[in-house]
This record gives sequence, C-alpha cells and structure tokens, in this order.
Amino acid sequence: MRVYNTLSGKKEELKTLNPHKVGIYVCGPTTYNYIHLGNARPLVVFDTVRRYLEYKGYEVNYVLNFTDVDDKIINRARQEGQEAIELAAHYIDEYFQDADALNIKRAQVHPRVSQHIPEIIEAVEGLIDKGFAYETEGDVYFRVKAFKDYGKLSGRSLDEMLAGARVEIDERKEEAVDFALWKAAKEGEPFWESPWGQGRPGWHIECSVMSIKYLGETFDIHGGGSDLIFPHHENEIAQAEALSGKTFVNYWMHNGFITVNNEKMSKSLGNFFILRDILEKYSADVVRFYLIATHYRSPLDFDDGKLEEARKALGRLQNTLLLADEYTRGYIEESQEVEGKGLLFLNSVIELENKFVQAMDDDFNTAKAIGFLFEMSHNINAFLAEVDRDSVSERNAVLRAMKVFSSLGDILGIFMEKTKNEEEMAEKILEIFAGVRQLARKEKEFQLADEIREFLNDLEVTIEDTANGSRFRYSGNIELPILVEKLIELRSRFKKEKKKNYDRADFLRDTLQAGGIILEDTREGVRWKLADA
RNA sequence: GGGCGGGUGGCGAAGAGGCUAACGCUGUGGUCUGCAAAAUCACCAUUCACCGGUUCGAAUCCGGUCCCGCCCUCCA
Repeated sequence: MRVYNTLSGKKEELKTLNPHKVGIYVCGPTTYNYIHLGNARPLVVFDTVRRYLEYKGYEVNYVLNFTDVDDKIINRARQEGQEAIELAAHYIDEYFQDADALNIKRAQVHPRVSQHIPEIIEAVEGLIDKGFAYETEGDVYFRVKAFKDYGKLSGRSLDEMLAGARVEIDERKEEAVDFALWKAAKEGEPFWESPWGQGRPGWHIECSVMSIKYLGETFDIHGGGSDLIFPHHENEIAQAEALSGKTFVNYWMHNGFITVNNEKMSKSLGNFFILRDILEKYSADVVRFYLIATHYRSPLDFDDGKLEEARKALGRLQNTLLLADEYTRGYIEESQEVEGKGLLFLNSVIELENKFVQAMDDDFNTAKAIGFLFEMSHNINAFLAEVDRDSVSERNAVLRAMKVFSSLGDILGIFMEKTKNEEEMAEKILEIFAGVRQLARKEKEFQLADEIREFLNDLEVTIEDTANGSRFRYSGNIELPILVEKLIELRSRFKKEKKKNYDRADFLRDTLQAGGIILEDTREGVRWKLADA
C-alpha cells in the first residue's frame, strides 16, 4: 500500500521496519481546554489509519501523547488559581471522555511530558555533549546551524530562514532560529530540578524523547496536523537525529485543516466548535463520517449543514444494515450453498470490497472508499427488494454480503451507533400511551383505555387517572422494544377497524416520530427505528 | 516576500494521460403505497478557473495568468 510522505512530497510504498508490525506516533492535544472539532480530525483520521492497518494484518503499536507542560497551561492555571499539572490532568480526563464518545480506540501508550522529565533532561545533556545545544542563563537552546538537514521536512533552507529572520531576536541566543530545549523557571512557574537549575522542557523535545522511548530511535509513521510541520516536527527531527545519528521517522503524515467560512478553525481565532457540543446533536458515527468523507489531506469546511448532510448520507448506509437484518433475522447459515442469482449478487459485493481495499491502499482514500460502500449498499438494497425469501442460496448470499458490508463500515468506525438514549425514549413513549389513553377515554372507549392500563401494569408501570390527566409511576428499566411493538399493534388495529381509523393511526405515527421513532409500513409489516441515525 | 497545497455540476466530493467525469446531498419523473416514509427505476457537468503548449489522445503532463487556503509566531 502507498502512503503520502510529507518528507518526500509524494506517495511512497509503505515498507515497515518489521514486516507485520507498524509503530505510529501521533501528536495529541495540549490539555488546557476541551477539544474542539479541529482537534478531532487527526484523532479520527489516525484512528482510521490504525484500524485499516489492523485490518490489513499489522500489529499496530500506537502512541498518542499529551503535552501537559506548556505556557498555555500555566497561564490558564494561573487564571483559575489552580496548579498547572492538576489542570492538565483534569483536561486529560475530559479528553478521554470525548475520545471514547467518538469511538477512538485507546493507544497502547498515552505518555505525558510531566512523567518523562528525567528522560528529557538526559536527552538535552546528550545534545549539549554532542555540540548540538548550549546553555545560557539557565536556558538551553538547540544550535540549529549544527544540524545540516534542518528544514528538510518543511522544505525551507536554513540560509533563507537566517536571512528572513521574522523571529524576534533574543540576545542570549546564538541565532534567531535556535529554539529552546529547556526553559529556566520564572517566579511562580512549575519547575523541575536540572543540571541548569530549576526549569521545564521546551515545547518540541518531549515528542522526540517520548516517541523514541516507546517506538525506538527509528520508527514507521509520525502523524499530526499540518500546522505542526513547522516548527514542531522539523524541530523533532533535528533533536532526534542529532542525538541518535539515525533517521528518526520513515513516513510523515499530516492532515489538513477544518475551516469555517474558509478560515482555519483555531483556538486563537475563536471560531471553534467544542466536540462535546456537537456530539449532543449528532452521533459519533455521523461526526466520524463527516470527517472522513473528505480525504484527510484536503481542507474541510464546516457548518451545520455539513453535519446534516452527513447524517442523511450515513443514514442510507445504516438503513441497509436494518433492511438486511430484517430479512435474515433469526436465520443462521446452514450450508455453504450460494448459487445462481445469489452468487452473482455476492460476487458484485466482493468486487466492490476489493475496490474499497484498493482505495484505502492508496493513501487511505476514505472518500473514494465510501463511494464504493454506497454502491454496495445500493446493490444489497436492490437484491433485497426482489429476493426469493425461500431460497437458502439467496439468504446465504445476503448473510455473507452483510458480513463484508459491516466489516468495511467498522474499519471506518461509522457503524458503532449504540442505542444509548433508550431510557429517555421509553419515557417519551409512556407519554404517548397516556395520550392515546386520554383520547380513548374522551371517546368513551373504556375497553381500550383499560387494555392500555393493564398492559402497562404488566410492565410494572402504574397509571393513576386524575382530573388533569394521567400520571405514571414505575421503577426499574423498561424495555423500549416492548413498548414500541405494543403501539404498533394498536396502530394496525386502528387501521383494520371497520371505519378505518386512519386519523388515530396517523396520530400514533406522528407522535412517535416527534418523539424520535420512525415507523415505516412495508409489505412484510411495520418497521421501526430510532430517528437519530 | 519565501515554502506547501488547491480551484471539478445547485452544493459537497473522488478522479492525476485513453472506458458513459465515481459517490453523496438537493431537485425532477415513474413503480410500490390509505396517506406518509423507506426502498426501487430513470433523469440532472459535451465539460473540469483562464490562456497557450506537448500528445493520436489532457480535468489529468509542461509554461504563463488570475483567484483561494495553510505555514514562516502558540495552534490539530
């Protein structure tokens, strides 16, 4: 498979150090705030990269760090009257909540700067010993001029940078481009003891040190947002290669930005959207789908309409899951037999699976791969529409096709939807029962009203009629499906009554829909599903 | 100013020398249907920012022009 390498500017055949293993280091967030949608893009992108490599049979060693020692954290902590490390630790916890909600798989290691100070000091000493760094007044700087390959990742030359010097000149530095490896502590700042006095690590050194510690002096893939190319990753290379004398990373991968009105979404511009708020309105599946429906290196513009479109599009794919499940429910493949029409269909699915894999093999082209997923969905739906329900071969074909379809969706992490809101939903449905019962009582159909009461009583829900309506009392869990099935039964009864009570049937359907449950009448019966797909 | 990446239908987005320019959203018409929804079938870019060139052949390669974004300062 091929991967676009920022270092060479082209797609290259992926050759890992160890044929069946791959080491990946991704720059994680600086934890002084909740993560926003822009932060979520690399998380989802590299989670998808990881899942795909696992699907291809690689043993993936995935490392995602937290920068928990940093100026922004210190400032924020000072504002809030808190210890910097505590503040950072708090937002690391919050990070995990968000990442878990987005179905990001945990890394093998989540190293933190604060827990690697001795290793960092050792690395800085090593750089000084080799002449790549120098100390002044408790600060230690990297001597950029000493590292001949400086600029190779970002495509700039040292000479130009020395000449361009837009960087503020600091008298204590030999050259404007030199960057801090260790910063002396100012009054009131957190610090650690070091050979150069009390201080803390500079911004870039932690990633060099921690990635080498967990993945080795040379490893396969290093990822992050494209704004990290310079200076962060450039500096990581300088530090690591100066120290080890070896190639630091073989493949550099960088994701593009999320923009809002064609402006970069960023904390400094203030045009960011907190992931947590978005996840209140849209499921993790939808957010992931939105993020990977565009190739990871392209910019991605954000507005509410985009998520809405993603929701609808993904809904089509998830609907196929539902349709197929309905058709094969309770059926277990009893023989290998697939032939004739079924075989033809299955082959078309397998062909699309191969195309999907080819697309992913070409620098993780999720956008193209998703296109094939839609074609597959289309094929499956069409087959289902005219399937012979008694044919063992055709049922087997559907079962196998679904296995393929859902496993591809799982690589992308877009079929994870859990029915998490079921409890809330159950409460809404109880309200609907109350509504129907109220209606029945008004029309003096006490038989129906009583039937509903008994049904609910059986579920240990008691109804009490008062002058202003009904109230219920219940304890414990209520099974949502039982409630919905009962409503469906009532509704079909209304439809069959002599006077064809469609008004009442539609009332039920409409209120269910308003409550988030969609009913569909089909030849095989009524189908229901939760609206928020 | 320097470095990097872009400009494809109403919108989003693949395609990187040669099949009808994927796929999704939106829209239109048909089938199904008490209605609705879903599903299904069909239609919706003679053209890929612009101008030249290379080639039997270019959205794709080369040169120029015009726009746009990112980085060069903390940012995913």
